Amino acid sequence: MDTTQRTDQQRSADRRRRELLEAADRVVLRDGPQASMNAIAAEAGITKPILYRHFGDKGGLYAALAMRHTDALLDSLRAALDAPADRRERVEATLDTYLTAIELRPQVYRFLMHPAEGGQPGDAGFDVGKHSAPLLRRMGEELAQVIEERLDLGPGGQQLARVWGHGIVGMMHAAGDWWLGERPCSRAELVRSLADLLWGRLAAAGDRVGGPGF
Amino acid sequence: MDTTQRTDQQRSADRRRRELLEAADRVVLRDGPQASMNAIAAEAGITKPILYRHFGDKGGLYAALAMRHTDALLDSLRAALDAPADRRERVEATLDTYLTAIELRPQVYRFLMHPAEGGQPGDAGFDVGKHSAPLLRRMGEELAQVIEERLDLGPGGQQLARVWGHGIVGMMHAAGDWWLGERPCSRAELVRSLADLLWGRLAAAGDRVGGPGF
DNA sequence: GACTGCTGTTACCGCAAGTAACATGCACGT
DNA sequence: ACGTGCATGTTACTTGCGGTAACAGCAGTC
Repeated sequence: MDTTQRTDQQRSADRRRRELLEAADRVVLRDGPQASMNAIAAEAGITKPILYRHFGDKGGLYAALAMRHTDALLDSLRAALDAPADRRERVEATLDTYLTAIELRPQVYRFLMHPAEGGQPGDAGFDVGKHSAPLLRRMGEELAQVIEERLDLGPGGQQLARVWGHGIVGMMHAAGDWWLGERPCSRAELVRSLADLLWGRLAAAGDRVGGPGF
Repeated sequence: MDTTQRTDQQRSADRRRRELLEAADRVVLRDGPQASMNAIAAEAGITKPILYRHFGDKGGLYAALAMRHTDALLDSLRAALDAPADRRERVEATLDTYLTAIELRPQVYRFLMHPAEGGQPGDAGFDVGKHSAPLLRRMGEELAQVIEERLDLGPGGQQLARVWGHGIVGMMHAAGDWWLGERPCSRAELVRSLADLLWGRLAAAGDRVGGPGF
């Protein structure tokens, strides 16, 4: 039958695809985001054109690779966000989950944050207007949804939730990025500080001796 | 004299350098961050090696270019941050200044956020560990300093200020990036929403009907 | 006039993305 | 058994970019 044949081919193709992705994973883990198609092909024991047949172009491969890691990370984050605890604890657990992930695999993290650069041959642009990594966008949207369905924010709450979702994710990302580079404090301290920020301690803090003007 | 000669040469070199930077600026404004050295040289009416003599490599040119814009933007932000108004108003003015800047010149903004990719010739890496754009780092440090010298945060205040500086900058950046792509609301609304977030409205908001667990 | 130091050029290297064009193995329908 | 499709794999190529010799004018200086 056509269907069974198709299924067989499809299954084999999917298996191959997964093998290639795992090889690419290994290379990215080793070389970071500037891993070349040649290197990935070599790691997989094959040559370039096969990669291109499977993924179209470098952006396609990167997107597929990013999807895997993004899905995995989002699963962890959802778990932390859904834990049966009070709001502050859940926020802290979520921050900690994210920071732990980027701490464990900085190369993968670095890769995920780079969209795909720009195609440098004839093809110009590459989605002008999409600046940040898809991972950040997805995390932002996800968090926005959680905020909106769990909190009562009154009229305009949906938009507020989206702004906050992306804003909080950006805060987490930037702080984590800086922390990963300088390691100025422990992860727990960082988590506490960020949660404090979200809890309004900035607005509540007293002015210094000289008064508010200066 | 040696000094006068040197001065003349240096002045002419500086003038050239500025001209080249302005040409590069025009190209980046047009082509975004994937502007090629060839294109920049052509725009300046010269050829590649001259660029390399002036700036070393592409990273050098990009760094010089980024420095100009970063300095300009930071000046605007400092002005907003130093305005004689209460804290909330200053925060909102600063957010608005940043958002206005990225709204006016999205190409330049996009360029500033891309570190320098990775050197692809023999040279590997390119500062492994520095992920995000220098602009973000500088804004974060600057804000941290302002926070620390203006607010009384008790013991550990310096570290707290740095975390907050980078966190707030990241929040601003990510939200701005998302907003620039989707335009879901006016700039004023975005500013208000972000300030609300910093003022602890997330922590203060009431749970939805089903209770805190779900 | 030779020397130095700058600006500018053409022509090249190396490398990575992406693409033909050709070769092979495996299942089918007849 | 035999060609027909089709996916898999290869080598060898093109294009375009970053970066670098090597050489050509053209100031000023001794």
